[in-house]
Amino acid sequence: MALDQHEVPDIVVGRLPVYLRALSAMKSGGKQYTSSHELAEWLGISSAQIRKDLSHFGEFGKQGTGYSVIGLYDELRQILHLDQDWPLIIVGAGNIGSAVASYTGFSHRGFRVVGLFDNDPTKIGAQIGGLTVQSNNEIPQFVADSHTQHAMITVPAQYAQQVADILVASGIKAILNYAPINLNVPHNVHVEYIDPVLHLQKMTYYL
Amino acid sequence: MALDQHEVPDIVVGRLPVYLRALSAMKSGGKQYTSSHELAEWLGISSAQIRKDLSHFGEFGKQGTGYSVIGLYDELRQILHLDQDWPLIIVGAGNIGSAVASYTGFSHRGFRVVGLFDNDPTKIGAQIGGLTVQSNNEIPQFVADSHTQHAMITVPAQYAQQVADILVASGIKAILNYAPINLNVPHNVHVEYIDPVLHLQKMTYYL
DNA sequence: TAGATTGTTAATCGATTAACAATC
DNA sequence: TAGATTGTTAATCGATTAACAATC
Repeated sequence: MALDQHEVPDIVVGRLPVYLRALSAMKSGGKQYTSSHELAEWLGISSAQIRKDLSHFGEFGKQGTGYSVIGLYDELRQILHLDQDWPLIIVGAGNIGSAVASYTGFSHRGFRVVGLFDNDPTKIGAQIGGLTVQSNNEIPQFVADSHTQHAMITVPAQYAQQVADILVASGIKAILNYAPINLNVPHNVHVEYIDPVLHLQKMTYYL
Repeated sequence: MALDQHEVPDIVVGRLPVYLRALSAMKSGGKQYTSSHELAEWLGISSAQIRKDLSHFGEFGKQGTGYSVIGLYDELRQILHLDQDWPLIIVGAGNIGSAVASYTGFSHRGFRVVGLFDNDPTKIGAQIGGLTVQSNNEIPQFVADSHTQHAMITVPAQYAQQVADILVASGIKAILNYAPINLNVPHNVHVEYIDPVLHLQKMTYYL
């Protein structure tokens, strides 16, 4: 088990979900054992890095044999607290928000979309991905009742900060922001960003 | 101008689009000048890092005054080769692909979606975001004719690699992959990944 | 046993930061 | 001028890698 969880570098924590994803694929493929070398080649990183990363959390392998795919998969799920389904709300029922709400890929990876919100009166009440769009005014009560800690922001950039403020005030602790803008939140709230254009722009440098 | 472009660390290149995004917001706000300190606070990084990053490409500021917002914005656009619009195709006309095809946020950031492809016969011919869905069979010819170098993959994971192979064979040089799987491509093709679940899983570690 | 692979240490590598002369 | 901020150097910090004893 974790000896010093709070001292694990953030960059290491960020790689665990990548390892988990690879192990999940191996599991689906019926593979029983793997090694740091095989994982490394699969992911395009070094085997030493994988072993070092895992060593922050315990000893999961066997010399000569490597790792049990299912064993390591389960360990990582526990370390990341993914051995349960976390409720997740989406604020913004536009193109992206609607698409994500309809996305079926969350279910087996630890999350379940339980609420979809928008301030546009023409959208409120609509059925999207099995959910009824609710007004942003309902967010605080809904978050409290459902004990939701995860939210995604998929509103236009100019509204993203005010939505973030509402989410923080409601008790949300983890925000995934699709709006192309940096958010200000208290230190105890985690924010991650997704902006496809940043990735495209970065690659364009090399063309 | 750039003295040693090919030696700029990749991590530095990756931050330039973030700076560009912040400068764009400042520009929209009518701001004329900024400083490394102001940008740093805006982005939550150190001012030294910003100055160091920019120093790889030239001298863009003035002592005592800082940077012209428009001036630095234009410089970064040139460095990233974004002083033109790049055509971009999307393969996969499902929820995510359709949403991104309809997204209007590319236009002023250097990209223009010119083609949307899918292998599902029930989708081919449909109108989405002003585009007509075409068969994947059309990709090679379309890419050649339109001189497109950028592509996004928004198909299910099990088809992502074969789509990537088609794209590479067609001459695509930059791929943004939304499928939750690592792609194998030649070294001269750039790949970036977007997987919202990875971000959610990482944050869950801290909850 | 012989071969393979782990977990860990120490060395290397690279990125970030602090500090400051130059100068607008 | 006095105050502010740059670009750059050197120091610090932290992450990655190489190597190997331990051992399955």
